[in-house]
Amino acid sequence: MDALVQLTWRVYDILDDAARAHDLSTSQLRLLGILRDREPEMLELAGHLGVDKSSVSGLVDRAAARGLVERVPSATDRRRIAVRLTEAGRAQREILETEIYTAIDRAGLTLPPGARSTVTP
Amino acid sequence: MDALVQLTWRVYDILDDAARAHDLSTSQLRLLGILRDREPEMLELAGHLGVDKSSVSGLVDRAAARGLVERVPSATDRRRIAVRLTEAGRAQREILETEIYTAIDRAGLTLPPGARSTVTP
DNA sequence: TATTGTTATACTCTATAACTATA
DNA sequence: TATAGTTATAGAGTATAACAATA
Repeated sequence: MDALVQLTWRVYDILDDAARAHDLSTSQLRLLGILRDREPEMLELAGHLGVDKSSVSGLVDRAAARGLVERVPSATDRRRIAVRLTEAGRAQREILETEIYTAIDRAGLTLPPGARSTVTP
Repeated sequence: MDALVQLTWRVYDILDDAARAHDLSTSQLRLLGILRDREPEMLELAGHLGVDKSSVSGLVDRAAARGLVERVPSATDRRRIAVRLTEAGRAQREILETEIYTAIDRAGLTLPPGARSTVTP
């Protein structure tokens, strides 16, 4: 049980290092990961990230300022705004993914095949 | 491989929720965990946390202000300062541990026995 | 001179509360 | 009135650089 928490910190450190190497935060990294196969609106995004909607505004602002994501206004409800990766954001995410997997592998932190189904319902 | 990163975020959220419920941050939570069976000096603590020594000063300041940890000056080298849990800090950490394990269990996130040795060298 | 720790400064991330625009 | 999103504000966490005290 403690092993799971220790594992979490070790992987978290790897994620943080990888993000930092590209001058990104773990929150920005997580944002890119969530947007890989989604185009959520701000509130929905807040739910995925587990933070308040007001925090998402700033998070998306900074990611957009770096050209990684863009806001997409809804055609039917002018209050709603979706967020999606730009091409640059998609490329950045893929680079990070590769580096992270390499680092995880190098650290010898691979879940055995049997654990995967247990762990990702 | 992706499963490991997803698992990390899920456990990280559980840790964050548990810390928040006691008005603590994940960094403070991690600090308490590290000090469970150690009495490191500031630089050593920075190494464990993976942050700069200047960040540790503030982290320990805030934890000390809440009575969770205390600074212990070295008897032989007056530059060095060790950090240890107070009794209150030890109690707080144990409460958090229980709550975290309960939450992890409730989320169905248990590593199968075979994974443990793989994962914590 | 080198090392340990703190301080000054600036930025990101976060929540709460108040606000705007739209429904 | 209710909802989606932003802004204002305050606090924590972080790094860099400069500093103080000690070795």
